[in-house]
Amino acid sequence: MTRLMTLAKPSRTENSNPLRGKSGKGQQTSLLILLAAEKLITDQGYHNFSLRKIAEAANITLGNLQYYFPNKDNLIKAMLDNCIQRYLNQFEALRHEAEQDPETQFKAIIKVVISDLNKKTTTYFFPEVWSLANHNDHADEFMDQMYERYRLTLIDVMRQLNPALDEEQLRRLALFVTASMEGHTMFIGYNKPWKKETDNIIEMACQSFLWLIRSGQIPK
Amino acid sequence: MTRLMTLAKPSRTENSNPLRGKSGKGQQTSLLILLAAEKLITDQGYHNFSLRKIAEAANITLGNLQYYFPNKDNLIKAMLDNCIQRYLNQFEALRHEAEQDPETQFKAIIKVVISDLNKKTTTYFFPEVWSLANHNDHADEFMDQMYERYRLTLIDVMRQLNPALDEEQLRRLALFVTASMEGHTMFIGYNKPWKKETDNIIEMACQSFLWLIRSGQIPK
Amino acid sequence: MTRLMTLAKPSRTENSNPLRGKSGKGQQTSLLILLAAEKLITDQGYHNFSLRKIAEAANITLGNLQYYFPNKDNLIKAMLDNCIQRYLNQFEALRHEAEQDPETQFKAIIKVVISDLNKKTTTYFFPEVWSLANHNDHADEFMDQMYERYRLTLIDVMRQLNPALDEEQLRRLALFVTASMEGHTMFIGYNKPWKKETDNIIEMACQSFLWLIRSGQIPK
Amino acid sequence: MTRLMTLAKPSRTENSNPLRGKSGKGQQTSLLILLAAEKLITDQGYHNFSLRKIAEAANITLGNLQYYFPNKDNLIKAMLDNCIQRYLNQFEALRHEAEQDPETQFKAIIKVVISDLNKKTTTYFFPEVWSLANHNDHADEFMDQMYERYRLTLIDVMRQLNPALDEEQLRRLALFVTASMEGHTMFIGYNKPWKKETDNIIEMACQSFLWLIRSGQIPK
DNA sequence: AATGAATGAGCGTTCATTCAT
DNA sequence: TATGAATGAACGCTCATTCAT
Repeated sequence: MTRLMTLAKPSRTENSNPLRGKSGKGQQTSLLILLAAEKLITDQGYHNFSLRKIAEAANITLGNLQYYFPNKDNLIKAMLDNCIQRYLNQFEALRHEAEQDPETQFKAIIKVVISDLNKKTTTYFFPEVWSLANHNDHADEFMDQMYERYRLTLIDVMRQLNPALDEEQLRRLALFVTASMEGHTMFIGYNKPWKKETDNIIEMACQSFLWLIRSGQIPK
Repeated sequence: MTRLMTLAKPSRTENSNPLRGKSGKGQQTSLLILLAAEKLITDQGYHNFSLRKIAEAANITLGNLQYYFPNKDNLIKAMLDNCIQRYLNQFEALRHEAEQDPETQFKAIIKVVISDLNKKTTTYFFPEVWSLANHNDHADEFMDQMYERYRLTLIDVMRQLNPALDEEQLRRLALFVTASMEGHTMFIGYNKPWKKETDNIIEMACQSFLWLIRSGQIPK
Repeated sequence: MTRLMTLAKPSRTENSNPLRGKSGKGQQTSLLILLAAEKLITDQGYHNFSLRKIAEAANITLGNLQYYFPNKDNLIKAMLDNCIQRYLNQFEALRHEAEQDPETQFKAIIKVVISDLNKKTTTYFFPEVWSLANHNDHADEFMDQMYERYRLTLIDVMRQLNPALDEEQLRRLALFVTASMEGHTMFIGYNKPWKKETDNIIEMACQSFLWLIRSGQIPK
Repeated sequence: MTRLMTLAKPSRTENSNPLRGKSGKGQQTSLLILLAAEKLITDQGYHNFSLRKIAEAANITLGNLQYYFPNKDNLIKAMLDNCIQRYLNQFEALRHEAEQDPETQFKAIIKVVISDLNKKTTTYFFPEVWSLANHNDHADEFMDQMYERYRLTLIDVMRQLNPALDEEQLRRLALFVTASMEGHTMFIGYNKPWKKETDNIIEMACQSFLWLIRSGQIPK
């Protein structure tokens, strides 16, 4: 299991489209499969993630599904590659958002990210990826790339909040902040017992993170 | 999926021992199976969690395993019930630890909990439970009970750190603190890319949590 | 593909019974499967040799068949091991047959062996094994062991026919004689166009082999 | 399964070129496929003989392969038809070779034929055909035609070696000689355990066959 | 308390074949 | 000529479960 600590490599993820699906029809079927796969893993968990169920959900035959993705590993990778793009785009959007003062922007990001945990897709999909990443290289790489980009987005804003912090401190802070937020998934997520606490969590997160950033007491 | 927001019910977990195995030999075999099951789910993930593999790991026949646990669901519940005790005991120990000043005690707890994430068992077992909890009632209940007791331990200490906080604020704080720490599992855990940051994470956690507790600015 | 040029190792083939089938019932089912497998490969060829077809022929379920033979390779090996015994026994019988003069005994062996080619089992089963031996280690080993014993039987008689031959010459002769006879399988075998020539082939074989043995002009 | 005991019918094999591929490009692709098919059956055995693998080996798409050979049976027949020509040509060459005395010529043929068994193509391809011939009419016909021509070549020389033999005796002798030699394939062939005995086998074959021919004691 | 036997469903995968373009 | 899309059957294999002993 090789880990990529470097920046996300868009060129890598872009050409990971399935081998088949050169024609318009094929592209469409290909995408249909990937969406069905994502929905299935979200709805029923990875231990119910079978090619037959995906094919059924996509309303195609198993044989045809395997024409597009010659094996399961292949399909998983394609699904993750397809999935990651949406998150990368989202982070990109957060980064280049309307020029506001950094505190407002930071709070907005925290709010967006934590609120996102309430959505079923997020609540259900990510724990599957976290556990899968412990046993599957593609999932591991997916996490590395996605969270790296996520942290970069935060670093940009935090650098403005406290210009005294060096790059290593910023990285460390970003790791702490993003990881902390991920932890709430299982507690305030969709259908979770503390969902109604979401706004309070956002407030506590904003306050404590902002204090930590400004305090400057980040280990060197 | 029914949720238990109440306290852990020890009476519930105590009589969840397998139906068979009242005698000494039976108890022993029963426990052997549960430990093999836990090791398997940790090592290979829930999607590889099969009765055959457990039986093989426990060095007994499939038939015998199914004499103790007549079906898979049954075994999962028993495994989680067995597993939870160790965590509850750990929290109990943290709670009644040598009387120290509350800040020292709080920091000690944070350190113990976050350091624990480095262990393979924790890094690999918990993500499996988190994803499983989205699709299996027993796992869901397991999480409810374990994290409830976990939070109670923290509440005790935090009440001393800032007596001005009311019970609801303390609950809210405990939720925030514990959930935040869980989020680091996937990043500083065993074999994870940021493992070497563990000590820094502990320091940032202690500082920001202590500030938040003492600031008293917890949503009411 | 490792080759065994040494003597057949009976101890090796004897304990190759399937792992399952300890009870009487199990032994019976186990043997039923092996016989069905042998019949199938004979009737339909190795390219039709599927576990489903064997199970059907043995009148058991596929699942049960795979309880006895956990994978296909395993079953093939067991089938060949089971099969080889009959041939080894046959050679043993030829060897210890009623004390006759060596020429009569030699001719009898040639007659038995070549006549055997007419049987459907022989005509159809052996070409499958020959081709399989090029791609499967068990089949390769099966051939090595069987033909080695076959040659030893002949060597015993030929040594009496011409005591002047040394051991290497005898081995060489045995190889030549046995291999030559195998070659007739595809021509005078069951349903083959030259089947009616069998007796003539036997006569030519006897004459030319006997001449060769007695001429003593075997390369050293 | 109808058997052809008559002579090879060149007219039959010549027009068995694939239906498609009259033009230059088509002929070329067609041949490419047939050679890939032959290589595959040699390298991996008939049980691995699939249209997909052939297409991949020939570096064309499955669809295109099936444009040339609309089904598998069709392709097998074409492959065998294509293949037989090379053997027929070889026998023709042996027949019309530089005028020598018949014994020298006979020995040369034996040597060529037996030496040929050492080649991987021969060692691996023929056992596949022999087994296939038991289950497939095209392969059966292929064998009939090829060996018939093979025997005719030998008959020509043997007639000179012993003019006293009648046609039926010659046929019988040719059958015995050719079949005997085929039998060595599995023992002195490519990668086979007795390969180093090839020259000795050739010598024994020459001696015993020549004696048999000259003895004139061939059944009538 | 433990084993062995058997079932039936589902899995990922390969395959020959058909068809539209 | 050649490619891409799709189907349906079969393959080897793993599995949870049942049951007799």
